[in-house]
Amino acid sequence: MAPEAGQSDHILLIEDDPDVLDLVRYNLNKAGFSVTVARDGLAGLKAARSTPPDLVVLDLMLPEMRGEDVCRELKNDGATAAIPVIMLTAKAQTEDRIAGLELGADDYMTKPFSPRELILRIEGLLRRVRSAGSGDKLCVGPFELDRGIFEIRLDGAKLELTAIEFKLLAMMMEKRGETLPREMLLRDVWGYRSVVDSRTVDTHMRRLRSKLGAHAGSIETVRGEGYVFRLSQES
Amino acid sequence: MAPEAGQSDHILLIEDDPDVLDLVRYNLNKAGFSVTVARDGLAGLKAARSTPPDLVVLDLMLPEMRGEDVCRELKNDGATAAIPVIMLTAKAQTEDRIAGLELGADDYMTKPFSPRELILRIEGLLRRVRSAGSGDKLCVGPFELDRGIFEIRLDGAKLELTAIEFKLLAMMMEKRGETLPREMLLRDVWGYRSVVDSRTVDTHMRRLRSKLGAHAGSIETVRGEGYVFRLSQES
DNA sequence: TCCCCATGTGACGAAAATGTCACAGAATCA
DNA sequence: TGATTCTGTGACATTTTCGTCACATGGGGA
Repeated sequence: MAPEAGQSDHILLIEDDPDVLDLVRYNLNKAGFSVTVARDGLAGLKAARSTPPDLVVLDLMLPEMRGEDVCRELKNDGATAAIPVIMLTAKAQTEDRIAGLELGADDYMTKPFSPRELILRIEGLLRRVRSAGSGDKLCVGPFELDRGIFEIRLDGAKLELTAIEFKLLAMMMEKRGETLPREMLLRDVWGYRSVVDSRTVDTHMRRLRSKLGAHAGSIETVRGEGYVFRLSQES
Repeated sequence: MAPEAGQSDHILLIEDDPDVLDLVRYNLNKAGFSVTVARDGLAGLKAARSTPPDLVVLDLMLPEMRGEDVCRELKNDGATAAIPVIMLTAKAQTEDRIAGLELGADDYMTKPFSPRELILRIEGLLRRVRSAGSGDKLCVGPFELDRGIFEIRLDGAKLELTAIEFKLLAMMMEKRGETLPREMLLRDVWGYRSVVDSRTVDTHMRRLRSKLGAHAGSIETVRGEGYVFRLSQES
């Protein structure tokens, strides 16, 4: 919809059905992408390795090599592991979806799909990957804070946090190693001159810890002082 | 509590009461701040101009020159306007508080106050100002997006936004000038593969617009396409 | 002009987030 | 050990947020 100003993004399309291929290629080109095509899994893998694209659109059902295997190969090869993959699948079944994502695909579309939607997903995925790639990120062990998209990931999985929990954890990550008194957290997280009880912080810490699972120990209590964020040994 | 690693922050304390002065100076020093003292308003103003501090702690009742006037002078002088000011006031009345903030004070404390609380406020204010000063900010006309503290200000006033509204506005500010289709907003704001209706976006845009007041026009509707963020003329 | 479709608006129920208790458990100190 | 203080935990009421309707409004094309 809005072509990039600089170099156009390069998409590798791995698809055997000529009709789908033409439709998708046409629309991708129209949207300002540069497109390379492969008609079977092996060729696709080869193309991805020789000229790494910015993103791969991969059909699940392919001759020569199954889409799943192509995806797995891509993700296992260091040179191509970072390339986002969108799977195309004819089966609208949930199992396929889950399997696709477990294989490392970053998104999937179920045929039939609208080209418009595919474009949107490609743009969103590229944006997402680039946000994660740019310097706007704070990594502390298995914790990744990405302010650009308001997300904190733990071991690669997005944490589902409420607004307060997000702010709390973000602040603790920034001030890791420092003991943060409850008053300070109230001030900076709850905002200017809040009226809430100091113990409320404890409750939110509990909720936060429960969402951190095995890493709950990274939020330590300093009796009489406050809380510290510090990587725990248990991983 | 946790002294800065680098250069210690410089606080200018303008206070005439010797008892309060000693108490505050002692605690500030203990907290790792370097402190300069002035005993009346004129001297304070002079000190601030000759050696601009990182922050000013200012008593409201002073000989020679009223605290209000000192504050106003500081804020009107380009050289000192950016320095955060914390007011100390003996009167626990709301009117004083509001007046203090309207004069440009960034925070205030009512006597008697705990030194600990003052330290926390100073640290919070310094942090806040620095977050705003660092490059982590996106300014579009009267709109300021500060990801560091999850805040969007409009004409200097903080907007009270929900999580979704914040993400929506942040994204629109980043993509200002581009028409954003509802599907894209759903994808990127609501997250991965949301199940909500497309019209829901409209409702949130309405709520957002109502919070923008006179600047509601900055969110334009593009019939059949989506929404654009673009500065409106009405200011 | 009238009709059709997209968007604005007010309202409402459902769901989620939030703040506070009361009590249990743990750590610290006498 | 015992007492005291601080923190963890489960539960609860309340508030806020969220998504969706039904209807009003308004622009654009036939």
